[in-house]
Amino acid sequence: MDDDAVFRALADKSRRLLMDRLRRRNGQTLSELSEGLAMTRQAVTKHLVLLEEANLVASLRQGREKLHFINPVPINEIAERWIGKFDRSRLGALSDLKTVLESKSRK
Amino acid sequence: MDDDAVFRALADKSRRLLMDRLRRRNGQTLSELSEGLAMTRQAVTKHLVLLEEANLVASLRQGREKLHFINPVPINEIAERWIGKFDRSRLGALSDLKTVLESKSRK
DNA sequence: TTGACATGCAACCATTTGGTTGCATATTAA
DNA sequence: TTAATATGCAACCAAATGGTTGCATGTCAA
Repeated sequence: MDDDAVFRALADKSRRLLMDRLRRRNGQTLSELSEGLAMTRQAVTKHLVLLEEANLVASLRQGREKLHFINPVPINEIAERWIGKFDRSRLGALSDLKTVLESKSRK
Repeated sequence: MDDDAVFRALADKSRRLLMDRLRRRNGQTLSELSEGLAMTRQAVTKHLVLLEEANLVASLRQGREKLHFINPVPINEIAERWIGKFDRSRLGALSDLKTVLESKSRK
């Protein structure tokens, strides 16, 4: 999995909004996803391309419409890898400051 | 919590690398964090500023050095909110495609 | 007290990003 | 078959981003 693409795709507020919309109702068309937003359909298209490249969204051409579906897998993978990492270091994090201060003052 | 700042801070590979370095050893100075990287100390400074603004890193001036500490809280918060969201929709995600296809073919 | 070291600040630069407009193409429905 | 609808493609633009260099300031140690 390309976690760089995932992180970068999630970095933009508009793209997170699109993800939220899809989460509320999966399988929406490009036009539906563009409705009521403060940007053009073409801008939405670009965002969706990035989300697809990050594998966060899968799309399917159905006649003249393009349907979009969320793929929750990469988010979960990232979460597990990153949260796991930080949980492991979490206990120590606060006391680290104290420890460092003590070792410095001993010099 | 400003989750936009957190997402944007994590979007950059160099900043994730700095987080990794801090995870391996917490409380490092700017100079230490800059060692052996393909960018200048000044670039690292800028990255650390963003990480601090996102509350992912806290710093502490100790004499002429600046020590940096990871704050695992925002990452966990984001994880819980986002993963929670997606876990809830996870079960339905795959079947949504089938459902949509069926409803379309019925038209 | 002076030189070395750690960091801060500001100006500048190239590239990426997020957006637009205009037009082309494909599909559906009347 | 033709008009409306849905999407695709390309050129263009402003602003943000990630980086640099040069110099200033603050602190420690000999």
